Amino acid sequence: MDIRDIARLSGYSLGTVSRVLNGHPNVSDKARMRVLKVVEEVGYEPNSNARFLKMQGRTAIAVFVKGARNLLFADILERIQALLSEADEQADVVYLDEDENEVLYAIHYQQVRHPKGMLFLGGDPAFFKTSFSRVSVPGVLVTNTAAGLAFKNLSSVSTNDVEAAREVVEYLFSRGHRRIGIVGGNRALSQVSGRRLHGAEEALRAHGIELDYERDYEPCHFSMEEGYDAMVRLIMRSPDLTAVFALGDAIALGAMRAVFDMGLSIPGDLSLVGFDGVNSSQFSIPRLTTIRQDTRLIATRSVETLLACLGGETKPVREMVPFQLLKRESVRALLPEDRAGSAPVADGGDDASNAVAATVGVSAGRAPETAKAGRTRARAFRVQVSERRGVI
Amino acid sequence: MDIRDIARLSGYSLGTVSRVLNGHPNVSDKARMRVLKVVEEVGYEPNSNARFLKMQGRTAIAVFVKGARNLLFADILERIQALLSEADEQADVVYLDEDENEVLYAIHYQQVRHPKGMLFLGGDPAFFKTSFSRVSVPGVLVTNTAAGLAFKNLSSVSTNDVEAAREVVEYLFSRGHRRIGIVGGNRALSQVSGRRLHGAEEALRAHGIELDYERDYEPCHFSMEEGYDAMVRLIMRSPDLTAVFALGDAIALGAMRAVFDMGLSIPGDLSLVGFDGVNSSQFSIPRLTTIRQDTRLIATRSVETLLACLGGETKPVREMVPFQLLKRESVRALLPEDRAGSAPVADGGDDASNAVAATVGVSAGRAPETAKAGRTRARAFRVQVSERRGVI
DNA sequence: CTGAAAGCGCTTACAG
DNA sequence: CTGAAAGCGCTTACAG
Repeated sequence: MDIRDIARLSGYSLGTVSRVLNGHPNVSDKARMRVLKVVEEVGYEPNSNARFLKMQGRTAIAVFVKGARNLLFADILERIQALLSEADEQADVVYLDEDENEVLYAIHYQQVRHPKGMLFLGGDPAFFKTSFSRVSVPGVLVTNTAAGLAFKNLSSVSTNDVEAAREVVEYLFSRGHRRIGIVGGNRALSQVSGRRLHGAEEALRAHGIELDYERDYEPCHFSMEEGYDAMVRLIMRSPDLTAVFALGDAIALGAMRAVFDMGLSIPGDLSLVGFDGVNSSQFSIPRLTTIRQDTRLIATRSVETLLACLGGETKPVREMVPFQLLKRESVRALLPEDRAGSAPVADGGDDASNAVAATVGVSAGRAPETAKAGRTRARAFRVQVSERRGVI
Repeated sequence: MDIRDIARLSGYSLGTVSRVLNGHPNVSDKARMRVLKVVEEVGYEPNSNARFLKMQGRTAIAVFVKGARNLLFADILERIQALLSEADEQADVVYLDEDENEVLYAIHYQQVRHPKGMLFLGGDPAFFKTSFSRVSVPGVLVTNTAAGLAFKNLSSVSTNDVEAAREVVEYLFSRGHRRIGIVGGNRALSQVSGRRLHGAEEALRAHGIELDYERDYEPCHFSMEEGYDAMVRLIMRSPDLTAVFALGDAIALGAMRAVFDMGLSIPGDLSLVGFDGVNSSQFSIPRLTTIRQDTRLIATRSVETLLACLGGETKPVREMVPFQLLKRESVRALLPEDRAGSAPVADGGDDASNAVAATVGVSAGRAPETAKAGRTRARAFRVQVSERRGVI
């Protein structure tokens, strides 16, 4: 079943059928109706290979995702796909390994598939620097910054990692923490973790503390497994840390388990902060205090930016979207008397789930026997359920 | 830069160049060398649209994944991609919503992209029954069974959900539980949950218990959010349950948080079992007792099966791969005296992480004050670290 | 082993 | 508004 069949069946010529199919203006309503009817009846689908062979290019928008299991990217991607589909753009998603060179892949992809534009979730600026000159369509670096890269067809939408990391450290400081460790990423390799590390380092320095990379920092990839192991190494080496900043939520979640397995409690014995604000950080016990990247906004701005650049005239942008420190349950205030070992105090929270948890009177460090369900609690709890409905 | 340029540059004809590019036998070594050299030099990439226009079909293998955030599928997919790439097959991954009709999508996809074969992660047999007759290439239902569907081009590789669910209930029974609730899935809509529910129901019945769907069952989708809310509803309604079987790990992880927020402890006050064996179930506190689906084997057999069917002669298969009940920390044995409310006893474990956790002496129901780190624990802990390395 | 030629299914100037 | 024709870049019988 091809376009010739439709032409024959509708009584029109091949050219007219093609025009109808492509929504060209110069077709009579009569012809349009007739052709569409036949197309509908026989369930005809144009052959995209033939189509694109002619149209040379204008096909889909390629979305390269580094790390198929990255929860943050999954959130962003979901939204991107919805937006693209609303805009009637076809998305072609390609998953790559965390350490693959996405730009080299994109160059190859470009020659084979001729996308209109490209979105890179988690692309590495270093790779862009070297090879992006060879891609000729507009691209947007999502979640990483293109600042310092002078390509007229490359934009970026990201969170200000440096600022966010700084805020984490400031927060920890305001809660009385002075011995702060950092786990995750890799100074040399990953630019994201590099920036977060940098922000944390500077914030510490502002308080007169020089981060000791040998003792108080432990690198690892962004996974629970590695977070677990890295945390163990860090704590074994620096048992006097009172707080740890994990450069990603997955790392933090693995680290949380590690701390527990070492017989310590969070936030009782150690405070912990993550980065990203992935969904499951809300369900851990305790709920994870973390930086929430605004995945919705990042997705929206990325797509808007790319679409604008597709038009042609628009200049590339380097955009930073606001982030938010979600104060939840994994950090406690270190008051002077706490150093002597009194009961942990869960910190007040300010995001929805946390505010509710506070109402319920549940906090992570609390011993089970203080958390028996009573009449009052049951009532407060019902409130939580309905609030959650609204939020999620 | 097209094949004609290569022909000109190499001094051979267009046909010869094409033969070299496609690895056809009837080419002289001299010609092959020469052509390849030129191709290499100019970085030529064949235009796939033109290529596939001629070759009509034999392109990639389509992988349809229902639920971009499904952790189980992410595991399987990762392996599938590796296997396909080893076999020199190109994979084209398409993510669909949980409730989308993947077969209708596949039919459309087939007309446009002409894949050699299709893999369906989480496909719904109901959709296949209605429409799979319209797909003409071999397909494999992964994670769900094609039993009862008589398509000669449809195979399936899955876990025996009925048996696995039965084993969960038997296990709970052997630990003294009689009031067992179930959360997750939907009797009518989802076939996977239907089978798990069925297995659980039968196991209960074998012990003379009829599952009360009104009181002791609460449906929900496979997400932490929904698991949380559903668990709340279930426990509010049936506070006398001693154990709950969540039909998926995501549900279980959400449910775990809910139980904690209600002021109850797992497994102290309530035992909990999941299903799937996703990675993060190993890091929750407590570690989740669950059914481990063998994702590696499922992926391997799925790909092998599809590749074999591509050949032509092979008959479709309905394969079940072995599963495993991972006895971890979220279930406790309900001894007669426990009913009076004595201290919870974590159940012995038999998978790697669990065996180690037992060594360390850490268990979920234990109150913080009994879990202070001592010299002995520190040593046992080091063992865990190295064991983990080996396992992961 | 190699070349010349037909044709895959479509789009788009070009006439009319 | 419509039709006839050229051509997108490749593969593959068909001769030689």
